[in-house]
Amino acid sequence: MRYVKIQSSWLGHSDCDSCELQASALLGPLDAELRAALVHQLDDLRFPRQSVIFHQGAASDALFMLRDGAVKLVRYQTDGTQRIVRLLRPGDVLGLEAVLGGCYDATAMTLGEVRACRIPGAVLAQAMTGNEALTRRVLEKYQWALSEAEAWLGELSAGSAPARVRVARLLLRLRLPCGEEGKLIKVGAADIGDILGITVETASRVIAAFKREGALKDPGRLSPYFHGNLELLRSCAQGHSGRRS
Amino acid sequence: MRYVKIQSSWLGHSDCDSCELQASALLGPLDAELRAALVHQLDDLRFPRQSVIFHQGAASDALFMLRDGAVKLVRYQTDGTQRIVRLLRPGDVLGLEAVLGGCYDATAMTLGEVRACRIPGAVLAQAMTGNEALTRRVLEKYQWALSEAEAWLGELSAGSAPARVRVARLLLRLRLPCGEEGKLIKVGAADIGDILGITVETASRVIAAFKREGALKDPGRLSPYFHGNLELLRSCAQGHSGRRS
DNA sequence: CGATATGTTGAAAAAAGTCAATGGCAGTGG
DNA sequence: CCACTGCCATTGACTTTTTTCAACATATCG
Repeated sequence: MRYVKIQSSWLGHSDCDSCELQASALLGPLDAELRAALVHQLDDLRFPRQSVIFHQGAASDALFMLRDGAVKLVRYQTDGTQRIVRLLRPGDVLGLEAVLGGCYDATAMTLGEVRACRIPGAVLAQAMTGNEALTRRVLEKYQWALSEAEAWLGELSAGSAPARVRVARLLLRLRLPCGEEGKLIKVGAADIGDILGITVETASRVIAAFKREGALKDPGRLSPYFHGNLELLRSCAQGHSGRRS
Repeated sequence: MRYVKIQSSWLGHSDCDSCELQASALLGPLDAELRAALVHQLDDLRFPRQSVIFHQGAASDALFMLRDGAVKLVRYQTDGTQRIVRLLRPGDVLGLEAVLGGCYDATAMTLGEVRACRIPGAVLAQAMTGNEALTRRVLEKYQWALSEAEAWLGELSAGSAPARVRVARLLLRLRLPCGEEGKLIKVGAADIGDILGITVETASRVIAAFKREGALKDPGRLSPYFHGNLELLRSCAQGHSGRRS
């Protein structure tokens, strides 16, 4: 197993007031005064690509608010296999389990470069006591995570449809939450495989097919995005899956 | 589509003090006094087999504490296909989303006969304000649900292993949380298919094979349980899945 | 420049899906 | 009480999808 260093650069304390994500941010409901008091506890961090934000099994001492970039949650099974159980995009919260203070139940790894705000679990837990609005916000994040996980099960996991349509569905999910049309977070064939439960080869073949058909364009290795033809992708994603009632 | 009546029998208000599930129960942390005040809001209900407890998309006004029996959470997709996203056993909570008060995001359907305690979402939300212990308990239930969903993705969804080992894993998960060794909740081949994303035929073939090999015994159609040979099942569940790193 | 990832492609094998037909049991209604 | 019907589970034969194995291309990095 390859050892991956946890490395990040500190960019200063988070400045919630100027945060682009205000609206969806976890701390939105806090009044300005309280938020000001917390700011010194929050760190604005940058992680390089393919780096680990936290490890599965490690004590969950902090959660992260994703500001920019994409993160994969990888779960390593007892039999040594791994599976990507969720992808997070800007605005999502990682490591919610830190509120409860057990262990992280998956490893969080960056796909491209990532900027995230670190919030100590204890600080959030503290802020939640007596603050209904914040508590509610946390519950909503949990609900959202759960809903996402279940949607993955239904739409993305094998059996629901042939590989081709599942890849299309995945690509559509990789749209930036608030970016320009057709801009998709680029993930490698290996990751696509780990997400959909198919082999790299199958993933590669499907992606290659999409490129040939003009449904997907790769602006070059440098770019962290694909450019997809949503029309075409959507029609592939329909996936006349056949019999299943 | 077949119309399914929501029908249940009222068995009286819940008597938490005598509940076998006290320890794991949601309301455990409440002091006796407060609990006594709530009891009139809780109903102890019985649902016949194959009946719906709540529908996906319906307003989530109450959550349920499962006391006896098993429940499946079914998610109907836009393309008409369906998928079972989670199974619940005694002690689990269904419809947590009622705390937030949106819509149920899956349909809950009983497998066998079920006994459950109904808690209005508003009542729970009310009780949570100012009660940290209870709030924490709810968060824990969310965390548990999320963790389960992710475990399903990793272990049960196709691609992680051939159908045979996934069926074995599923059967092992169907053990009663606190029952006698080898007693497994019985689910039909069709449900196994919907859970694992395989066809009824494949599910049936695998189950038939297990029976032939003595890994599984069916005490008869009347019984809501299988009797499994955990040894054998576990060895099948290892599932030398091959290449995936 | 070699070394290590990562992406592609082909051909053969294995797994699962599809279609079709059969058997058994339970509940219904004569 | 018994035939009838509907619902599942089961099985076989055949097709499709996906995996596997192996080779090769390309790019990144020290």
